[in-house]
This record gives sequence, C-alpha cells and structure tokens, in this order.
Amino acid sequence: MSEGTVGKAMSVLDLVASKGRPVRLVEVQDEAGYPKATLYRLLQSLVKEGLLTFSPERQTYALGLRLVRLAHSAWSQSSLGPVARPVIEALAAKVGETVHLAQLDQGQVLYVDKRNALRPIEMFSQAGKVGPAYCTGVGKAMLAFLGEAELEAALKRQAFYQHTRSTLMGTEALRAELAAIRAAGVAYDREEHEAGIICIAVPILTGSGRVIGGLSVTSSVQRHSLEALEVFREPLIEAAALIARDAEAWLFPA
Amino acid sequence: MSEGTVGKAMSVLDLVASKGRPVRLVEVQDEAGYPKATLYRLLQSLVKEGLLTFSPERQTYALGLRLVRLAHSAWSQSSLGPVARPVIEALAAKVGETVHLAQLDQGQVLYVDKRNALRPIEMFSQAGKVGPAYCTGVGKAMLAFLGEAELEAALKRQAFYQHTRSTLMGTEALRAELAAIRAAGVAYDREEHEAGIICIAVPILTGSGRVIGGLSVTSSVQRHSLEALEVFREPLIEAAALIARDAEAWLFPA
DNA sequence: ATAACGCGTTTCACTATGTGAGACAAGGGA
DNA sequence: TCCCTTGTCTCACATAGTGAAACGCGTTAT
Repeated sequence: MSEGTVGKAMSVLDLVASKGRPVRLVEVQDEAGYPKATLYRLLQSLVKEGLLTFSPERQTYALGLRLVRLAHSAWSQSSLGPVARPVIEALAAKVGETVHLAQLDQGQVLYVDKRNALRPIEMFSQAGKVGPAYCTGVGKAMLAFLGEAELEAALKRQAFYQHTRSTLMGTEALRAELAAIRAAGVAYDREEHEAGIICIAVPILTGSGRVIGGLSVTSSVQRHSLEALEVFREPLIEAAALIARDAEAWLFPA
Repeated sequence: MSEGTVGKAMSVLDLVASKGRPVRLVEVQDEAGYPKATLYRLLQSLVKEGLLTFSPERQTYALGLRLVRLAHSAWSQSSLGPVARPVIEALAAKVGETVHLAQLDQGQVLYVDKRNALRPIEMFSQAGKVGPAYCTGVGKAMLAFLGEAELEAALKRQAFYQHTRSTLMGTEALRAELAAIRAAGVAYDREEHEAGIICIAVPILTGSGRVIGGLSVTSSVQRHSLEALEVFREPLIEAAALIARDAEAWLFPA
C-alpha cells in the first residue's frame, strides 16, 4: 500500500528532525530514498506550509516554528498536561524533588510536563522530549499495566541499548521486571537510563485499568538511596489517582 | 494555483487545532470547505501520520502527540530557546520577575521561553503560545526594528482587537509608537494586552540589525510602577546582546 | 581563462494518488 | 417501523505528483 503524499512529506520532515541541525538537500538525499526532484518538491511543500524553514544564505532546511505553535495546541488538547498541572505543582512543592508526567507514545516515553526540584538536578528529560520506556521509571510503570497486545507491540519498539551498567537488556528481563512492578504497584529507575539518576514512578490508570500516563519523583544517588524514595510512594499514588479522576472528568464530562 | 495535498491536509489540521477540543467530522465539515468524502480521507491520512488521533468511542478527532514530539525538535533546532536558556535563567534570577523570550512568526508573537525565578518550572509546555504583536512589549520591540517591507507585511496581520482601555488601535498609532521605541531602544506594555500587566522589552538583533527575537521583564501594576521598570533596562539590554552573540555563534559557527 | 564538477532548480510526458457524487451501513429518534 | 443523521466505502474520473534529464550558477581544478 502506498504511503500517500502526506506520508511522504512527513517522512521527509522526520528525516530533517532526526538530523538535529539545519541540513542541505544533498545531505538528506540518500537517506530520504526519493529522486532529487521529488525530494526537492516535498521540501518545498513543507516550507510552504511552515513545517520547514529554508535559509537562502546557507541553502539549508530546518524545522519550522509552525510545529511549535501546533504542538502547543496538541499539548493542551491531547495530553494530560493541562489537567495534571495543578496536581504536579502541588506534588513538587510537597516532595521538593523533580516530578515528571509522561505518556506512552509509540512505545516510547513522551515527557509531557516536568517540575524541577528546588535544587535542580541536571538530567536528560525535558517536557516535549521523548525517551526510552524499557529503562525509565515512568516507562516501566506504564508498560507494566498495558494489555498484552499493546505490551507486545510496545516491546517490539524497545531498542534495548545499554545506557548504563544497570540497564535491563532484553524482553525476558523486562517482562520479569514488569511483573514485579504490577505486584508492587510502583516502578523504580535504578540508574538504568542515566548513571546517578534514580526515581520512583507509578502508572496513571482509568477506572477500568487503562494506562493513560505515568508520574514519577526523580532524584540522584547523591541525595537519596533507593530505599529513601519510599517516602514518595503514597504522595505519588494519591497524585496519580487525582490526575486519573480529573482526566476522566475532562475526557468524559457527565 | 492549487494548494497541494500537504496544504489541504494542513488546513484541516489547523481547523481541528482551532477548535481547542476534540471534534467530530460533521463539526468541521462546513468550515473545512471539502466534500464529505474528501474531508474524511484527509482526516484519515492525518490520523495515519499521527498528526491527529481518533477516538472510536466518541467518533472524535484531536491533535496527535506526534506534533509535540516534532515540536520539541523544532524548538531545539529552530528557535532561540536552547541557546537563550542560560541567559534567561540568569536574568530571571537577577531581576526576580517573569522573563519572556519570543520570536516573531507570521506577524505574531510566538513565546519561545518563559522564566520566573521564584517558581522554577519547565517552560516548554508554555512555549508555543501565540500572542498579538501590536499590544505586547516583546511584540512591539520586534516590530520596531523590522525592515519596512517586513513591517508592512506584519502590520497587515495585526487584528487591532481592543484588549484593554490602553490598547493601541490602528496602524498610525502603532507606527508612531514604534518610532518612539526605535528612538528609546526599549518598548513597554502599558496594560495594553492585559489589564494590570506591564512590562519592559527589548529586541534581540544580529550584528547587522536583523530582528531575531524579543526579551522582556513582566510585572504587574501592583508590584511596580511603569517608571520602576527602568531598573530592568540595562540587564535586559545586556541579556539580549548575550543571546544575540550566542545565537550568531550557534547559527553561524566559525 | 576555461572546463569540469557539484548542487539546486525547472521542465514535461507520464502515472499514481486523490477527488467527490452517490451508495451503503449503523445507530438514534420520532 | 420508518426516517434521519453521520460516518464509511466505491469507482469513474481528474489532478497533483513523479522522476529523468536538462538547465543555471557558483566553485574548483587545470
């Protein structure tokens, strides 16, 4: 089945996004997989729509700010961000450490919102960024409560790149970990994604048990032992329940 | 000249975005201006690409989280946000008030970052908000230093909706104000956009005088008189110069 | 000074993708 | 039970897109 014109344009957009810097046509030509004239026209249509910008001086294409505008609407309309905001702020004030709100998107963790600690810790996550599910607290918390079909699909998308010495490698190890998380009701990041970074996380579930997000409190091994994170368990569970309740009211008003 | 398939799809996406809530096909059909089957297929292709999501229970379409993922890349790659962040954090800590970083996009103010030293929050989720240029400090600061052709184009896009009793109405009044801003080097929001909200703003200019952004310190009439904002002028100018320097190094590495 | 090369842009015969009227399906209301 | 609304599908037709090749421009090599 053909990919369609919109699909082709989006694959070119993704390619430019993946470069992380402005690119010239010739720099994406091989990877794009289209003849030069076709690629040229796809780039032109993306520029025309504001999804890419073109620098005549440098002959480069970069992602356009229209994406930022649209994303704000998407964040507002389609993420837990707006409805969770007050709960996260209260949680961050209460626990004094970094709080993350995430959703699972194509088997990966999309950081939807984040509150920094009173003493900020340098770490990978930023709101809007995407991270791995298999080696993050929020990722594992969400994976653990997926239905089997969704889980199978999500597991296929895990790269199992070894980020640290603690990273879980492979589906079997991960499945065992997810079973333990289901039993305990909480997940931990034991420096699996970034050395020195630990967290405790819970899923955000609807009344019928469907995963709609994940919430975590993150710290560093300098500040807390893993055991010490237990004090955050109850506040996290309460906050997740509040978000789930508010989300349900918001998604399905009476 | 036809709008192209990508253009049609984007106009449907914009329409869904403009509703601010999930919508059914029938709710956008009249405004979309396409026959039902055509609209249906455009919606399907947007869903397929993750730009929209579809809720089978409610038969509604909403913006997809793929936009949030792409937008973070766009923010990182194509806005001043990343390069300006340390400067804005330092400025916010120094002045103790809210700092906004903005860029002009299609004649409107696109808020790229926002800092408040007293409430350390991750602002990407607020990035992407769009505001009017004619009645905001950062908007007027940027408009004032545009070349004439760009200014003319931008002025055509101003709605001149009267937000408050102080809002400037009309091109002539605005041009006079912009001339005063060029002379003074700073712009003010004198409760023109929101009652009670005031700010002092400066443009961010390249070495050759091209506008690449705007920076402001915002307060309220309860906290400061307009005159009292003068203490922020020098820090703002210094911060804008730092951002311009760092942006130039980043956009045009030696 | 001239030729060759690299990269971006344009052309045009051809075709793949998209169009849209109308039919069909399903659910709800009268 | 019938009618209406909304969403989905079909298919003859049309348009927008395709891609090889040529063109244009600037740079580099001879």
